[in-house]
Amino acid sequence: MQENLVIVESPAKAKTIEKFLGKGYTVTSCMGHIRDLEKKDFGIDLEKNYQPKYVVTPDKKKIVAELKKMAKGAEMVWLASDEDREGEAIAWHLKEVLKLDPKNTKRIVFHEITKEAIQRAIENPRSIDDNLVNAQQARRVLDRIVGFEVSPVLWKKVKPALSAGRVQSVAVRLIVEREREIINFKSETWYRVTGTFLAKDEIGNPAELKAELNKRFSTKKEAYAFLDKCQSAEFSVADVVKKPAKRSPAPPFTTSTLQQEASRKLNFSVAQTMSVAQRLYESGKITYMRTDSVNLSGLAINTTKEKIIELHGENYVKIRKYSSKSKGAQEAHEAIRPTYMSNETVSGSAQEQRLYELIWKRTMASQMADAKLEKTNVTISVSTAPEVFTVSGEVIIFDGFLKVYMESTDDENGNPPAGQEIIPPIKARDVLRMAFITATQRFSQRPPRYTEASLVKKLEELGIGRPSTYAPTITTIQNRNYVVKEDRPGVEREFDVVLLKNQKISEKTKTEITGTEKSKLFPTDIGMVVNDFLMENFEQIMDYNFTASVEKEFDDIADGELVWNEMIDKFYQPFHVQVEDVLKHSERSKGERILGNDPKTGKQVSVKIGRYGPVAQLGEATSEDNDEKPQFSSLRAGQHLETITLEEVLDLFKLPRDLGEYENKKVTVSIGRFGPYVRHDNKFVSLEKEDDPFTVGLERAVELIEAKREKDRKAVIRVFDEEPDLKILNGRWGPYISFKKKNYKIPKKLKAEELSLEDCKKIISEAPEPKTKRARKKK
DNA sequence: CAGTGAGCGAGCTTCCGCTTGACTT
Repeated sequence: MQENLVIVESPAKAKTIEKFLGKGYTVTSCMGHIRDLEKKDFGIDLEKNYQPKYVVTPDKKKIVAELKKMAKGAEMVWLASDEDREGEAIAWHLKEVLKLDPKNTKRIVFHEITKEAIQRAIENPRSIDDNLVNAQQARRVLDRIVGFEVSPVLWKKVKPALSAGRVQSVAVRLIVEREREIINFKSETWYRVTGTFLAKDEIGNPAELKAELNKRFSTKKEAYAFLDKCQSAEFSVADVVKKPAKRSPAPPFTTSTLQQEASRKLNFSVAQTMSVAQRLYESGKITYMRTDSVNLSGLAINTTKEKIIELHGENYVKIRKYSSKSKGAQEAHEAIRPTYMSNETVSGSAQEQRLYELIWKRTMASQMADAKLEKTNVTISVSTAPEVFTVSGEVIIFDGFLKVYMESTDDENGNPPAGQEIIPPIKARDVLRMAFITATQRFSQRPPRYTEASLVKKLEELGIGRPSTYAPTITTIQNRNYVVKEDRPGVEREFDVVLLKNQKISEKTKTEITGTEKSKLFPTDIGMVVNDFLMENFEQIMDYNFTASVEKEFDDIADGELVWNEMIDKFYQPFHVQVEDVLKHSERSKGERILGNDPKTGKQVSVKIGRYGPVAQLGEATSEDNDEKPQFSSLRAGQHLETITLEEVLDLFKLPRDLGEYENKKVTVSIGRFGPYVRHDNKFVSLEKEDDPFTVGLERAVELIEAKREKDRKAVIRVFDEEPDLKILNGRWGPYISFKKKNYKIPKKLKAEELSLEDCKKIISEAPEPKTKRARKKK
């Protein structure tokens, strides 16, 4: 029987703390929240002042039972969950569920996991902060209200099984709005002029100096005129200005910055980063990975300092204290850092090693000296024109933190950082020989699409979501099919280059690939329709500042200045009226766009979201005119409601095409839910990638039909005359039994060819329940 | 998986934040 029971949130933390506390203390973990609002129904009693109806979460039942047993046998229970709003609520739920006696219960918090900090915490217990707990209840209840009142509106007005929420709906809005900016973007073009001049380096060898004109020309004509003036010009150095500059390291990692850097430097998805970090955390290699704090413990700073001195010397050290400035930061933990700075590398998978190395370097750099630079700006004048050429160079005088780590930026357009030219030694009034001058056509860049990580960055800036939810949120909006992560190929673009060389002006047209996207987030049609519906009807919760303003109220509740259910009531009353009103009055939202009329028949051409996804429609379903139903056709992959043109839709209605007859039965080709297919004798055969349904001929179709038949023949391992519904087939994952439209796995130890009918029936009757939809969705 | 799109109705879906294993394919 233990004297003291300490309950923390995570088992890895429990293990460490137990070592520090030693005899007389048992440390265990509750794995986060143990109770939540009832999932069925609303979970909030609207008649009783929004009283929450809490139930123990199903997957926590076992843990709660164990905790109960342990608490009973303990003289004192120490609730040591995190210090923030959620942590305080966890402590309160533990107290309630475990029916802890206040006499034998203490609430403690610590800011870092060291022996001293924990002992200090034990010596300074407090009671549970009810105000903070109420702030959490308000947060929880508000999120339930928004999610469970708005989602059903979407089921009725848009499509079943959709969802809306304070966080996810705003995340989708960001992506939809960015996409619209891109669709509406009009690229401007101009001419950028660069001159290449000849100089000499330190030892007298020829060196080039490339400088850019301080003026862009908006037309080719102007560019020509300038190059013409340059033909007879003298180029001289007007000015050389040197000034010192410095660069400082980035702060240690938080969840959000770790996700961004792992995405930029290691190409990890945010979910991948979190699962690799989790493994590093569980094996004791890094501190906790869900944090919004940039703070390092005193111990960590000291060991980092020692390591910097050991590897680079005293002059590379600069101790820095970082503080968080992100909205809503709750600072229950430290920044993400190695547990032991002395370990430069760790064992584990390649991914674990790479992520660890990144964290180690970032932590090191955060305590290192600034890099000192010398910037040189050179101005070159043109005797025949008022414009000047400029170039700036940068020389590192002292590398400082750059020795170990440089943060990457989200330069979506792949532009090289400015000012990296090496400047040869030149001085004012030097006359330079011009080698050549080019005027290159350039285009303004459309706004970049979000990556998973840049979306997290944006959400964090807006104070929306928490470290523990960034990755799940991104997964949710993809699971709901509001957003897809995709690669898209770029397009070729032509641009003109005008060249002045050897007193001659010539012109060339070059091509480049532009707009290539890799692992970017695109809104789907349904994502756009849902977003527009929510923007139209629930402006308040879609507001980028909604979270920030309710957070302020949660803070007031935590400070005891606001009563939580009064705050909720003030929100709920008008909100619920709004919900009822939308249910009653708003139209079903199908994202319909009318594109024009079919020139042949004059029928209206439109697109909308149908029961099975985006669909094009030819003709109208009017009640008076019943003789003709409209024609429908699903949109093809890559086509979108927002951008599809009349011509593209008309192409869709060229299908199905009649190819002729084979074995006296019609052969047609069309595009279905699973892509282009050939239909013959009520059987369907998918077209191959290289086949175009608009041009494919009968001969090729027959070839595909025959190939499919051959494949089907091979797929049958055994049939039974007495039970024609039962077949043993060969599928993608090996042999299986097919019976009345259901498939059954054959146990590995049995040979498929030798199974009797009885064996098969036995397998069928013993087959486990087919998986529910929920279990499958989880993947 | 299933190659649809009319209409009805039963039964279901859904939130955010704390945590870690079970799950296979």
